[in-house]
Amino acid sequence: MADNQFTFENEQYRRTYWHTCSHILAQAVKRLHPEVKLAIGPSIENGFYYDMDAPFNFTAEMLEEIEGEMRKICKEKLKLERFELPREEALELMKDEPYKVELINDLPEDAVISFYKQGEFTDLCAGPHVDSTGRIKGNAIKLTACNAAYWRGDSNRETLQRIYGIAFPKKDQLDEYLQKLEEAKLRDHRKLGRDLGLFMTCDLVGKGMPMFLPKGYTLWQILEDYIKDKERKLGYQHVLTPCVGTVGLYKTSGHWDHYKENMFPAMEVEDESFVLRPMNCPHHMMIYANRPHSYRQLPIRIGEVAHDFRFEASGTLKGIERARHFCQNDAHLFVTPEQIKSEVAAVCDLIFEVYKDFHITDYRCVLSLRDPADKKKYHDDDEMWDKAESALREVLTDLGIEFTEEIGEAAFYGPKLDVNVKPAVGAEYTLSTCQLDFCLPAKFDLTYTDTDGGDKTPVVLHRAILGSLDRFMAYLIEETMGAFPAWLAPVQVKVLPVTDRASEYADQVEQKLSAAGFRVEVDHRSEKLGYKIREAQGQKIPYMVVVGDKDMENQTVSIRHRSGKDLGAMSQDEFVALLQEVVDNKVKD
RNA sequence: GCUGAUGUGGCUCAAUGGCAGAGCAUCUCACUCGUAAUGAGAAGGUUGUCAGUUCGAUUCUGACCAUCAGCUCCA
Repeated sequence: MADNQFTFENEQYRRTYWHTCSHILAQAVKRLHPEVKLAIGPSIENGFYYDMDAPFNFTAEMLEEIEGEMRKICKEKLKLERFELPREEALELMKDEPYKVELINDLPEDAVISFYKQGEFTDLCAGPHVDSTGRIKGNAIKLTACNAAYWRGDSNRETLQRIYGIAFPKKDQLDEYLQKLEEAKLRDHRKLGRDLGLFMTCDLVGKGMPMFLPKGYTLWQILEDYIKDKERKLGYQHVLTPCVGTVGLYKTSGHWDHYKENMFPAMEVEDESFVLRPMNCPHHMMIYANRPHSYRQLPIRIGEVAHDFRFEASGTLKGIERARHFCQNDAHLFVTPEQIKSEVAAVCDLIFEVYKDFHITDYRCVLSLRDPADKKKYHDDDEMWDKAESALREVLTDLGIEFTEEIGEAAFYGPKLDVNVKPAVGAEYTLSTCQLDFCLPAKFDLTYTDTDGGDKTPVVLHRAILGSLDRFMAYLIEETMGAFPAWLAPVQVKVLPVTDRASEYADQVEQKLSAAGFRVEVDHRSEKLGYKIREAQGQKIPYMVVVGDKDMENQTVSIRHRSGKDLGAMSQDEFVALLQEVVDNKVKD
């Protein structure tokens, strides 16, 4: 929805417009339900909201009434006037609004306390606003949802009701926006995953435990082979480790202290207790520790497409984008301090090379740092953190990677470079990550013998390129709408005999294409060609091979691309060559 | 986890305090057809689960389960 901004004069006006809308929303609610207490109401990326504390739940009908009242307020052309008050008078003015009182009390001593007044309604607000409610196009306002939100984002505090809205200067812009939202739902990987037979879930297996069906697993394997091959060429060595570890392993790593909330509870077996692993670092650390190492052997790159289990809160699960079981494209690079820069650079190169292959262009790099105040979440060693954070920042800067910094987003053991993307529906998530770790190697007493014969502690880079294969697939599904590039498509070619007479010839074609290494199916049903095409089209199969009497006679195949383009008749060999080129070049469509 | 909404054949959706219905998909038969839906017939359901109210519950009530939206969380 990034192009919303084009419907407004500029970004700042858009924000101002929506912020005024949120005031109009609050005013409308106050007129209809005076007992409602107001919290905050900002503009957001796509519209605006207002958080409120009401003794009832807002229903869809109530939202419609509120919308109607908002339209009235726009027609009233109320002037918005700003004024300031000293703290005592501000508190007096807002004495019936407990959330506003808390906000005022939390303002710094010297803060200017400002209000905006429109008609009978006054709100604590820093502004800015448009000058009159008449500037807002009443019939282009839509209240889109009402959901729960915690006061001040704190799950221990009051649960408020958040009413979301969107508005535009013109009605047709609103309609267009709402239509785009509807279209986005069609890209939802959960819907496409079911329609295309990629994956399923089952209550008896458990929520957050998706299962990949033959077509989905075909794609999964292509991704796995693709990334492992890249890694092998870069000197990675792949391993296989178990999905469980002892509690002791995670106590040593620090996960038990910092990550226990996200782990399934321990299983007591004989005299040991095991946990399902939430990540693979400890296992890979133990593999490193299995043998003594010399500086000459570093860097050592240990990779694994590894199964992990995390006890994610039930409300956060989302198809294969966020599940309780998933497979990480994980690797741990054991390096000397001198090798940090070149290895981070190689990881970044790999990330962007892979993105090029998958035509991923819309992403955002984040340097994720710790929150120094949060001693519970992060390994407590400020010196280590300062060193790791500045090292990673420096490397990224030297590499010329554009990034923003975010506090409190680091792993418990170190800072990260996260590469984030946005799905069709929902919030941004991390695809790739590269993390710098001075912490775990020491906890596991990992060493290598340096040039002087003394023991040194290696530095570890944790990295995931495809992130988790599951999430990566979710991203691919939404980006391509299920129309995967031919090199990824679970079924690349569907052979469609025009009549039963061509059935045998269709089998011959199928065998030839299969032998050439392509994924092919034949539709033998005695249906009309149009019917078969319609179905293959719905399955978003890249190439349809039509074979009828003419083709049998000429020993040709007639090719239709899913774009609707008729590529005409050609020899089987010509088609094999065409397909091979498309696959080899990872052609987008 | 929190707040709310939703749950009817594989899918999309009807209906009702009194025998649960349609389209698509499936199966059978006929048609042998050249680039997005051939026709006819058949089969398919403990209406998410378990309780309660009722002569009778898929419908009303409650609990649970799952899904969806948002919040919190997310190495």
